[in-house]
Order: sequence, then structure tokens, then C-alpha cells
Amino acid sequence: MAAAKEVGMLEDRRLAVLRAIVEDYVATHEPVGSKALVERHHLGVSPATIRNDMAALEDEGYIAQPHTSAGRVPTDLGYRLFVDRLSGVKPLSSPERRAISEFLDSSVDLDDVMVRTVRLLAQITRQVALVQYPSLSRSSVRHIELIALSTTRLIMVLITDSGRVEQRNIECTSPVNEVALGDIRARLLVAVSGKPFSSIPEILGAFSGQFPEEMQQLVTIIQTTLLDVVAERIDDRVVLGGTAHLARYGEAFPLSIQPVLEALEEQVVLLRLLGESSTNAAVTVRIGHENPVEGMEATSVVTARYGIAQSATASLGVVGPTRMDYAGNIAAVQAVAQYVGRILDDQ
Amino acid sequence: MAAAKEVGMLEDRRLAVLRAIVEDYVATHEPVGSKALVERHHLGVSPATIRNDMAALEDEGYIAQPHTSAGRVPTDLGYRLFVDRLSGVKPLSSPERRAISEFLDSSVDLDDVMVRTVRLLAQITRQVALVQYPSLSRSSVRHIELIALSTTRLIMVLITDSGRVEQRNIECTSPVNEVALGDIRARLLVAVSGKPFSSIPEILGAFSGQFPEEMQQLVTIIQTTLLDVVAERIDDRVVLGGTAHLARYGEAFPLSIQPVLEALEEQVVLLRLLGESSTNAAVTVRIGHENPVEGMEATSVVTARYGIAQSATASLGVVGPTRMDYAGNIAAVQAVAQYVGRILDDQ
DNA sequence: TGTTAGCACTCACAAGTCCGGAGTGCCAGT
DNA sequence: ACTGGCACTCCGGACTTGTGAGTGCTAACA
Repeated sequence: MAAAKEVGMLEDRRLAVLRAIVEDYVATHEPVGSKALVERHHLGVSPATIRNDMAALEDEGYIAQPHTSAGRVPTDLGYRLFVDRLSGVKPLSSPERRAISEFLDSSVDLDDVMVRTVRLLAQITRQVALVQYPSLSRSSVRHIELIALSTTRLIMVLITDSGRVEQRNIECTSPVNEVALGDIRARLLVAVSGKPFSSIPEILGAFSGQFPEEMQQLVTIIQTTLLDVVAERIDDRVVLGGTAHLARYGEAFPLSIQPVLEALEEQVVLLRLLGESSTNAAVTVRIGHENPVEGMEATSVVTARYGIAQSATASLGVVGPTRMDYAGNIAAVQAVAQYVGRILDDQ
Repeated sequence: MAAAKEVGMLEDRRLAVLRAIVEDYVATHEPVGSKALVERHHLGVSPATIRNDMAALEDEGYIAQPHTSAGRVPTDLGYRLFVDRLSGVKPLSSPERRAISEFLDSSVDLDDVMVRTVRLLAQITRQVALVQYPSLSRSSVRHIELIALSTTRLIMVLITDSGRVEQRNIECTSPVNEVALGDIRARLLVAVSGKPFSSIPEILGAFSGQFPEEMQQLVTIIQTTLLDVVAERIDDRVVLGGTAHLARYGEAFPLSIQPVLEALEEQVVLLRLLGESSTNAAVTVRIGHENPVEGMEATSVVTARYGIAQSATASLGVVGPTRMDYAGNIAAVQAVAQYVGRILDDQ
């Protein structure tokens, strides 16, 4: 009993040491040594004891030293443990919360919400921020419009219930009959409006049957275009902001920030950073090598999903050096995700 | 006569020296000295002579030395002279031209053209690229659509002849009558379609008169929204790409690339960088302090306007350190502007 | 058994020193 | 007007040295 308790105590202190190391390192950006540690955190023991604990932590892979006779630095594994067990989420201050809601409330359309959100997130975390547009694949059709621009050119405008507007140009080989187009438009509207994207392919399966032979060509091309839009997950755009914050961390990245900047220019990469976040947890943190992108081994990603009641869902988050303020960033990402979800529901 | 000619020769050589300095400095990124100069460029004179010329150039403010007993570096003024009088535009290689046209030809809508263009420009110049969306203010209305989403919410979709689609949500205080809305839509369409944006305010002046009292409220809000869209020059979006190239120039910027990255995040700044380019000249170059943005004293901007036959016009360009390859960048910007103009006309 | 104090050792980093070389300006000679 | 020569400047890299923070280990202590 006593032994077990003592082991528990010991474990506790080791974790406290790890926490202290992470906190100090995040604050100072310098390897932290045993002496400095006991000075700044009132652990009631001597440096020598801390050294033992540090040696143990190093054996277990939670910390490492850049070179012999230097202080210790947390490893990815160390950060992981810190995030999972040690870091409390520090709630935002009430002025911060107020700022968030005021800032987002005054936005007018979806684009605006996205832009504002990314700015906001970048500003409060002082990191690079990512916000994904609400995914089309889980939303449904609110309205569809076909407009003739000339005799051979149409434009299709699709409005989703998440407030997103998609447009497609359609080029026809033969002149379009206005009346026929109106007819198609009306029936299409009836057929798909209110329907979720996932059901569109099925609905369109039988759609062209109701039209006479001579309209088939036109119907087909419209149908194809619509299917295109619905299928196009790729189009899930991600907006990016706060890249300037990367420059502050010049030294944080082994080589330079170039590979990171390059990675951030690829929509596909951004989607991968955001996309694979776990489905249920409120906030996902991916640390250093855990994240699947080449050239971003020294960065961590904090993401959360934001839901628009049932209809659509997407992610947002921040990207920064592994030595980031996890507690603060997690709180910020979580809070912003909540607010954005709410705003989009209201609209 | 003989004297005049000799003065001319002298001037010529000085200019040649300046050109050589600029070229060498751009290539090596190191201050260039008299000896290196005569070795690499076969000017038929001795280093000492060159030194005299350099002293003169320095007096006139075209070059400077970072410290005593170092080589010379071009000043902003030096680059200016170089660009104005010395730098030939070096034409793109034919594979490059082919790549441009292939790359842009396969784009499907306006957004796509913009994104592809910015990527392309960033890639061939290896600089940060900017592309402005075709300005609304010089385009005209191709179609306008009003769609009821619910009894109190409308969406207005406006399509311009430059292929751009603008949307606005409209929130009504009282329920909307479907028939009334259809009526407004029809008349509005007749009134404004084909009209240039600049004439819209005038047209709308008399518009609401034709409707009965009970519809005024609805008409007014629609009118206001439309005027909003038309007036909103601010909305002139600029897409940005190739920021990773900035990192390559780490040392080029006195402090860090942070202020530059920050500036590039502001749409307003981007517009200023692009917007004030001269109207007639093919390509505008703004060097260092010449450009109006705080924190970008060490960067140059090369821009060109690209026209969509009469209807709309906008700018594109690249941003890089003052010590950039002006000849190459000017050529690239010019070529891309031409192609983009052509593509957008076709569409 | 866990904690502490002391000690010898390591090693990055800053400061100091030195030296070569590239570059300059000036002057006298052609 | 151009050139060769010369004295001078001064940056930058290489090398050296000293210091201090940090470590691991061992022996003593509760």
C-alpha cells in the first residue's frame, strides 16, 4: 500500500517535471535544465532529484537533449503525453469571447464568414489558421437555376442549404430552345430541391426518361454537370491565413519555413491536414511526425470539426511549430469552432 | 563634334557598367567589385577605369557600397535606370509559351482561370504572384436572378459578362409574395441586363416608381442590395500564390520576411500594389521605396493589366526582392497577361 | 528506497585575436 | 582619357580560449 502510493507519488512528480519542461520550453524556446526548473516551478526537491527524473523521462522517450551537456527538450512523444494528460484547456477570457462573437456576427455571407473566421483564428492564436468550407457532400440542394447566356451557353447556379453557391458554365453544341430549357429547369427544381447531395445520383438516374428524344442531348449535359458538382469533393476549399506568423518562428524550423509554406499552398495538403481529424473528439491534435505531410515534421496541427446542424460539416484549425501553446490553441480552436457552427446555423 | 562623341562613349560605358553591376549582383547576390567586373564582362578597359566610372555612378546615386572597401550594390535608382533603359525584355522560350497556353486553356471557369494563372506565374518567375479578378466596375450585367429561399429570405445572384458570379443574401422584415417577386425579377432583368455597371445607379433611380405602394419595401431592399454589389469595388479580389518563394530570399530582406508576409495578407495592400499601375504602358515596374506599402521597401513589383475586350480589366503581377531578374519577370508577366486576356475573351 | 550534496567532466557559445583577400582611392605616367 | 602601382581599409573566416550551464555518478543521508 505504502509502496504503491510512493510509486504513485513518484510518477506524479515525473509528470510534473515533464509538464514543467514543456511549459518552460514553450515559453523560452531554450533547452531547459534541472536547476532552472526547480527555480521557476516550486517542486519541493533538489536539482539532483530532478536530474534523476529527467534521466528516466529521457529513457522513456519523452524528452531529449540536443547535445550532451545541454538542457532537455520535449520530444513529439513528450508533447503528446502533455496534451493527453497534463494540459488543461485554458478557457478564453471573456473579452476574447465577446470579440469572437462580435466579429463573426457582423458577417454577411458564407465567404465572409470563412474569411473572418480564418483571420480571427490566426489573430488570437498567433498561428497559421485553416478553415474549410462546409463540405458539399453532406449538404442538400436549396435551389437550382439554369440561365441561358447565349444560344449555346448556359450557366448553372446551385445553392446549398449551407449557403454556398456553386456555378458551372455549360457549353452546348447545338442551339438551346428557351422553352425546353425552362421546362427542364422546372422539373429539375422539383426533382432535386431539398434533397441531400448523396441522393442526387440516384434521382438523376431516372430523370432524363421524362423528356422527348430531341431534348435528350441538352438534358444529358445538364445532368452530367450537376453530377459533377455533387461528386466534386475536391472542391472543398480551404482558406488560409496568418502565414506571417510562421516567420516569427524562423529558427523553430530546422531548415527554413520554405517547405512549410510550400505545403500550405497545396489545397490537397490543407485538406489532408484538416480532413483526417477524428470524428467524435472535440479537438484533434496532431504532433510533429504524427501528421501525414512531408516537410511538416516540425509542426503540430490543432483541429476541430464545426457542425452546421446535420446538413454540413467541416474542419478548422491552426498550424504551428511543435513547441506551441497547446492549451491556448486548443481552447481557441474549440471556441471558434463552436461560434462558427452557431453563426452558420443562424443564417 | 569629337568631344560630343567622346562624352557619348563615356556615358555609354558608364551605363554598360551599371548594367553589368545589376546583372552580376542579381546573379550572385554579392556586392560586385571592379576586378570581377572586367573579368566577367569583356569591357575593354582596366579595373582602374571602371573604378572611376563606379565613383561617378555612386555620386549620381545609382550604386552604393554597403561599407567601405566592399563592392558596389545597385540602389533603387540604379535598378530604375536599368529597367528603363538597359534591360531588354528577354522573350520566353517556346516551351514556356506552350506550357502557358496549355495550362490556361484547360481551365473551366473564372475561379479556375485565376487560380491557374497565379500558380503559373509564380512557377515561371519563381516569385510571389498576384492576380486580380476582373473588376466589376467596368463590366456589365449579363443576368440577374432573385430566388426565394424562405418566406423572408432571398438570394440575389448576379452574373457579369466577365463570367463572374456575385451572390447576396437578402433578409426581409415581412413575408415576400412570390408573384410580386417574380414581377420584380422580370422587370429588373429587362431594366439592367446588358447594361454596364456604371449605368446601374442611374437606371435604378426611376425603377421603383413603376411598382405599387405595397411592394415598395421589397423593391427598395433589392435595389439597395444591387447598388451595393455594383458599388463594391472593394470586393475586387486578388489571389495570391507562391509565397514559399519568399523564404528563399530569407537574407534578402533586412529584418525578416514577416512584414512582407503580413502585407501580402491584406487584400487592400494587394490592391494597392496592383491597382495603381499606369494605364497605358504594357508593364509597370515599381522598385523598392517607389511602392506605396509600408514594410515593402526591399521589394519590387512588376505588374501588367490584362484586358477582357472592353468589358473588364484588371491587373496581375509578381512581387519579389528588388534584386530580381527584371528582364525575365517583365517578360513573364507580359506574356501571362496576354494569354489570360485571350482566354477570358474566348470564354 | 528515494533524496541530496558534491565533484569531475563535457561541450556549446561568446569573445578575442589574427590574417588574407578583395576592394577602394589616389597619383603619376603614358 | 586611360592604366599601373601603391597604400589603406575592413569584412569574414579560422582559430583559440574561457566560461558557464548542464550532466552523470557516487557516496552519504533520512
